[in-house]
Amino acid sequence: MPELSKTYDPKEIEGRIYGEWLKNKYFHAEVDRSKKPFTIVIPPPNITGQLHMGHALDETLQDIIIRFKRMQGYNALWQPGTDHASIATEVRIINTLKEEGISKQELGREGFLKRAWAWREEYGGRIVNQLKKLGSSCDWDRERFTMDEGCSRAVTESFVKMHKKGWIYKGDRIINWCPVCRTSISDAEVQYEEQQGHLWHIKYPLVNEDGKPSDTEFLEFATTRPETMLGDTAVAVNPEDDRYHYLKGRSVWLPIVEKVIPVVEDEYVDPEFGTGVVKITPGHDPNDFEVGRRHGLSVVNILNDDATINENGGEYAGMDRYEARKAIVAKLEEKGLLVKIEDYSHNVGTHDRCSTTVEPLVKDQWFVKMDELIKPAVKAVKEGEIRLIPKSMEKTYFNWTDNIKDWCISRQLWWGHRIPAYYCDKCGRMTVGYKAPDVCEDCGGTSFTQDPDTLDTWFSSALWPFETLGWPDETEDLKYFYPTSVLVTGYDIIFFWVIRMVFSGYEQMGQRPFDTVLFHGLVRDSKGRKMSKSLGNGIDPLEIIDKYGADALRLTLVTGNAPGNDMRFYTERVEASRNFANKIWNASRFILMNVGDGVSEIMGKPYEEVKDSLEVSDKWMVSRVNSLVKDVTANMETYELGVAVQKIYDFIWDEFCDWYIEMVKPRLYSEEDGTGKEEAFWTLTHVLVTALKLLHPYMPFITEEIFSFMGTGEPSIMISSWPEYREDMEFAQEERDIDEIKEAVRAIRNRRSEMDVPPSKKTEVFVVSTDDSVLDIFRRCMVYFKNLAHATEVMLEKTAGAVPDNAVRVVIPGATVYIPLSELIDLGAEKERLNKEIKRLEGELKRSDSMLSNENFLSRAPEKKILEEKEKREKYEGMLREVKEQLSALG
RNA sequence: GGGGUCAUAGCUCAGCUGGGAGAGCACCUGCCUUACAAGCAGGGGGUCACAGGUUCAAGUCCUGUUGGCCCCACCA
Repeated sequence: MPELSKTYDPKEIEGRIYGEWLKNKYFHAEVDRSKKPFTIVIPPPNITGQLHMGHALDETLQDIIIRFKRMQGYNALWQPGTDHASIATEVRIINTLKEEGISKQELGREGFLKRAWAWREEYGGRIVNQLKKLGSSCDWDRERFTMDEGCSRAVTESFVKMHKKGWIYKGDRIINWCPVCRTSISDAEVQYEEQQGHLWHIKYPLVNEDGKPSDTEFLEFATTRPETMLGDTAVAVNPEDDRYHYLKGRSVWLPIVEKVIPVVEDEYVDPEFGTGVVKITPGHDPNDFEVGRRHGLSVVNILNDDATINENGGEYAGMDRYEARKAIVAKLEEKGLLVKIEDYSHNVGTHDRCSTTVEPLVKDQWFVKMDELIKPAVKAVKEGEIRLIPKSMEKTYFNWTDNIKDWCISRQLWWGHRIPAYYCDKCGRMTVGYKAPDVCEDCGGTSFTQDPDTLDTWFSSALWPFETLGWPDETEDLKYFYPTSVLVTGYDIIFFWVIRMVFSGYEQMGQRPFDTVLFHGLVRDSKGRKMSKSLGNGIDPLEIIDKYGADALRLTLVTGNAPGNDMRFYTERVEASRNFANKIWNASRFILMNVGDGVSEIMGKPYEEVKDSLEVSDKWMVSRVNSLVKDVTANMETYELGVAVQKIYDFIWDEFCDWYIEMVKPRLYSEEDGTGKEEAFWTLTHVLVTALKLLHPYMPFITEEIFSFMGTGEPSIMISSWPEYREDMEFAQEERDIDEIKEAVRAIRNRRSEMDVPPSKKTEVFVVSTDDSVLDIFRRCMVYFKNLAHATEVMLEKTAGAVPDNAVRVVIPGATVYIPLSELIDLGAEKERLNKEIKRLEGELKRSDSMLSNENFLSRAPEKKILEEKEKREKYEGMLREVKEQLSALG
């Protein structure tokens, strides 16, 4: 046995142990039909990413689950990989290019992609190495990348299949356009920000019968984007609005552009808002686009891709959108058409990657038709085929599915999967397929150009659970490991990712991608703010690991938090976790020091051989750890990971260290025979190993390190078997007995403390009870009771006859304990205390009686509850009698 | 505008299907007891946001109110 240091030092240990695990291929999973699979696919971190607390939480949860299942005997696969993160990466690369003074366009597509792949080579592995520091037991032999050859094939397959079905289509739609990234973005990528702007009140003249603008009749309305008037093709009012019936069939004059546009009636207009008149710009507003469709209005696009005004803007062409806004407002004012300008705070859509204000505009884009596709995804959650934890997430889920819109999947980016559509260079005919056709079916042309657009990064992520297992090939892995078991992710990407995986799984595989989704919240700083670079309040998980160890970090991240709730992170909590690691370390050190070299011999003894010779406290301890196994397993099965670890923590610290180890000490130190030293050793090692196993998923490093000294004969705790609950390890009677002892000890400590008696001042202790069985408990537990009670001698008596008159009395269920500390008694305080105690007990009795006399309770409550209550009542009654006696004895 | 969620000790939060109000940190007191002072023992501190309701019994279920946070929509 090695000499263990006094405090636990994770630094050297963690790296060494992780290396051992890797070397022994413990993380690797192969198809094995004799075992049940349990699969988790990692939410692939972006290749641009640096490990942050969100990752740390996500990975920790997954690692806990996969280690638990592995120990339970499942063929556990944790499939890792990284995401190309098309727009996030592209933005980063563009920024580095900018520093070099080159633009993306100058570099050209090919050159740009070269840079991107170089980027991926350089940084793609970085986050993976950081995940390893956490202890993640991913099967690294299977690491995948969303743009590797297989995943790219999967993307094409999925696209072609859905296109064939008519579920992917190309069309002119109004989309969100980012003028800086020069790409369309999906609705989900738009962030709305409250901005201080203006509301310009403008009026357009009505058109007279002669086709000229009226000088007297105007229609007034307001807009936040006056420059869009260049693309106006109508003005709309509500058909129910009595004020405007006279407008039926009339037109207005669009100033500046100098043309006639119609007045249309549409439900979309809210008569209550403003003047009840709206200008309609189908080219640059989603609602107006719909209005335009309903009324057959033409669409005028006034913007270039960089948000400057295009040729449709006449004299404003070439101006930036905001310059044009100013110029147009000035012009309107000059013409007397500007009524007023109001300050106005409203939500403006911005791009979540670059914070540029997006412009809605009409573009030819690719879409996925959602109405049919979403149906199995709704059904799956409704019917419980896929379970969301916490359940409240279902509402969020359905809130999205019920309002589903078609998904714009094309991006005008270069880094990503290119859309598998090819255009004939001669006639323009489009063909969607795995590769360009040889000959154009229409014109016989033989040269083709591929669509320049790439796909939304989530299009490939949506296939992640099966593409990583080999799809579209029907691999053995896929057949065996799919559907996966649980997906662990933050609630913030439920729309982006989770739902899209669900419908993609049903669509491509005909099966759900996972049966459970475990959502977690955000990790916030100590003040509850989101950790962010700009705030500079981020805490680097790697620094925490360096200082406190990965185990401490992991424990911190999973305790005191319910699924789906955000958590606050502060270092005091990590310190508490670190202290716990140290506690285990020292408890183990104590055990190993005492057991010495015989550890493997003791560990090798089967329970059956020692069972009958176990002493009361041994049996109590065995029984307690046995029920811990039961509870923890149940909690972990239902993904109540925080609850489970709390129980382990309490058990180890409180019951095992503070009680059992203290009880066992006099036996270990005794020179005499017959103190059951061997049994104590057996129990200590049995309980420690069991607790270490339960704790291993949470704190893999320290548990592995200690386990290696325990002489179990098993090569590693991570592939050892999960403890099982055993009926023959349950000792209800001994649990009650030790509770009695603990009760007495606590009562004595309490009284001594109240009277400021130092632990070094020992006295005799009398335990008086008319109940022989109670006295017998104390007799059997004498060795440690004496110790814990700070007693020189313990007398067991049937009556208080032998007890010195003025001894301090403490009443516990079934007995009275007397401590002769006569010189310290304060009669007044003692009376007061007893009176308080009587009040408390009477209250308890009253409550108990009302319950036990209640017919509904007796008929409806479970048998066990009623029995418990009856026992409680009896206990209180006895105690009350005792206390009253004492009080009267004091006079 | 629609939806969600939270409100429990000084702070941060657990409390599963209704029956004992809890943990960590902080605070106070006493202990360097030969595993651990990153520790041990003891203690103070809560009308479980507010108002109703269901129930023998409510932190827990229902309704409403107030306050905070989040998501979705984006009305010009």
